[in-house]
Amino acid sequence: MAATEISVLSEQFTKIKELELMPEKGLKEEEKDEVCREKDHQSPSELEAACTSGAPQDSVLEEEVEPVPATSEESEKHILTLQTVHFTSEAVELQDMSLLSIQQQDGVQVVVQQAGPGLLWLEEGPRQSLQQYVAISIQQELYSLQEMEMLQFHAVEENVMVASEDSKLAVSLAESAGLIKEGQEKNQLLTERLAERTKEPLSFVETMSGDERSDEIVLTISNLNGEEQEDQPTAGQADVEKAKSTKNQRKTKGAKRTFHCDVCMFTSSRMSSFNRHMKTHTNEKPHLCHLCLKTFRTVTLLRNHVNTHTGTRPYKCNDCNMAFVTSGELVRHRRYKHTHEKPFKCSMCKYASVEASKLKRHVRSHTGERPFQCCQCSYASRDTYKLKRHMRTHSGEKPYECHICHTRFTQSGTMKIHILQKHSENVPKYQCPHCATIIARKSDLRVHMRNLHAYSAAELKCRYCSAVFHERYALIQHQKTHKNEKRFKCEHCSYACKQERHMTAHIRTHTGEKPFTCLSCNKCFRQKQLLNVHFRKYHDANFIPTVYRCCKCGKGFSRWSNMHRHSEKCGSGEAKSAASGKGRRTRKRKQTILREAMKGQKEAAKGWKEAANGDEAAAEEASIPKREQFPGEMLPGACGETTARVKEDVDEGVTCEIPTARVKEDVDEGVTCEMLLNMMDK
DNA sequence: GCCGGACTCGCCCTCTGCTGGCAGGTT
DNA sequence: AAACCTGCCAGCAGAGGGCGAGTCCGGC
Repeated sequence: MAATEISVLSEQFTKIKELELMPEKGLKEEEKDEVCREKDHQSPSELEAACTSGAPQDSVLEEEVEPVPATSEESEKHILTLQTVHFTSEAVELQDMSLLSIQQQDGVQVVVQQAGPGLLWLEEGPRQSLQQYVAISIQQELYSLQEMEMLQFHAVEENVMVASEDSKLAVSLAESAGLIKEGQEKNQLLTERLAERTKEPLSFVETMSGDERSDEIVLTISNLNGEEQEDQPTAGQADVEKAKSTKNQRKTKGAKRTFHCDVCMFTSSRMSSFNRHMKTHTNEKPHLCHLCLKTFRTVTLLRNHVNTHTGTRPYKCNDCNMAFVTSGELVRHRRYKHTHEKPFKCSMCKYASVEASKLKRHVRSHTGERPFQCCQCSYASRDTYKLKRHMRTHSGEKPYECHICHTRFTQSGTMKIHILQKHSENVPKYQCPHCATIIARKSDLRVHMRNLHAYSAAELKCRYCSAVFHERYALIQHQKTHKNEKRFKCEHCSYACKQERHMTAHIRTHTGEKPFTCLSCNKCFRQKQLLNVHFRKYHDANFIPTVYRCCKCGKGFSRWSNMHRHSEKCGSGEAKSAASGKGRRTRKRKQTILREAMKGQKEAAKGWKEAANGDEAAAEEASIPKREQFPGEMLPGACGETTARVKEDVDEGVTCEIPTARVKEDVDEGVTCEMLLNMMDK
């Protein structure tokens, strides 16, 4: 066998079963580990030599023996049960150790000692009790107990039957009892012999059963050479075929062995387990599901799989109606649903889970580990499903569709909320605990509370008074109390209004201020809009007023509202009289006035457009005070406000902002600003 | 060879919370 | 009309629960 393979196996040792029951508890685990470890001085070639000399080079084989009823013939036999031990790879100092204290059932202690570098031997210890199993750790590639064929340890005073688990290879090793009996004197002799052996580059195991040294069982452990370890292939790299060959080699050696996988750490005392394990290193899956053509290693796996096809669920929960294919699923289900047993506990918080994988996933929330990296962006997830969900943001996939409106969603939860709030009755609402607001979603309520009810360290000042608040909601509620106030009061008269711009214009009626001067005739006006109207009326040759004519009689009107009102009565005589009743002016004069009025309205409309485009100055200029302030004005005007402002003004009582005699007539006749706006739109 | 238990991976789900676009109302 | 406000809504991610299914191995 190649040295590299040996090195792989050098990591494998036997473990002492029920180690905690051993009497020498002072021997720490590390010390025990050191029992069979030693720097390996052997070379691969030397190993080869050792192998050819009869020592199996590939594995440690340990005997597992169980007590059986004593017979008279076997009355002096003891059973030693050996189990696999895995040692650390650190070098083991073997010079001064009483390595393993091994007790047998009924009290005979067998001490495994290292008598020199690379050497173990056994001696009988004082009678103890309780320990049923013993273990001997041997570095496997040098020698195996199985190679001794028969391995027994005599306990002089005990009568214990030995039997192997499978092949019942219990054989008397009465010859070996001498080793145990002869005590120090023998030990010393043995040590001397072993000292000689350890001069050899390769330590080996001798079992003297049946020869002149049959009174000794000397277990020689191999040296562990670091260089060899470096040459070790990893378990995953190991050659399965070599493992197989190892197995086959073992088969030829004896019926009772410990089988050690050359590919991984696996060891087993059972050939069947070993064989089964070795199949895990191959792709051999001979058991075919005829329903889906999937293959499995074992019949059991296949049967469980077929049950998933047939729906066979033999394991039924006693506390609910759930049933499962395997018992493990049932156990897990009961933990989740009924017992709430959570064996996997987080060391950093109180979290506990039913499954180890859940704890592993949870721990990532502490460590921040995000092992699942998105290949298209910087996002990384803590579990595979989140990454998969995230990938929809790149693919645009929306796998969830509302069955009612067929809207598609990226996440099922989003669709669920959609259906609940769009297509369901009795939709739950969330009432703000601090105000009367009711919000459809809890998360939005949280936003609401954060925006409106969160404490603000900065003072929130009322825009209308000196009040100060630290909560936005309280500020807003307070400011609403100012809403219907005519907060702007004239110092010179009883006039009051809601808007400062109105007051500014009003004040000029007291001061007589007329800051807007016509460049053509030096006439002054209180507002720029009035100036503009004047200019077009008297200085713009292109000004042509719009005339609205009655479709029945052809009579012209400067305003659509007047024409409309006339048209409804036209022909009945009522309209005619009404129209004639108002016509003191000559026909020519009326046409002139109408033309000017229409021009003024166009200008006003232009002023609105400017205001709409963000020219607040123009909009302000276009605003006209209440007609009562300009009783004698004969100039046409218009509402220089946005829709909202006009509405506001109307609400406020500014019923019309066109201070002309004709407009006055309109106002008297009930023509509102809105009607005027409609007319101007046309 | 079979069974049961432990372990693992994967999938799907729910609940939760934050974010930003949008629409309608207000200023 | 524009700016602003605010609820509505979909998108998206974090955390965790529950289950299906496969794998492996010890024990019988």
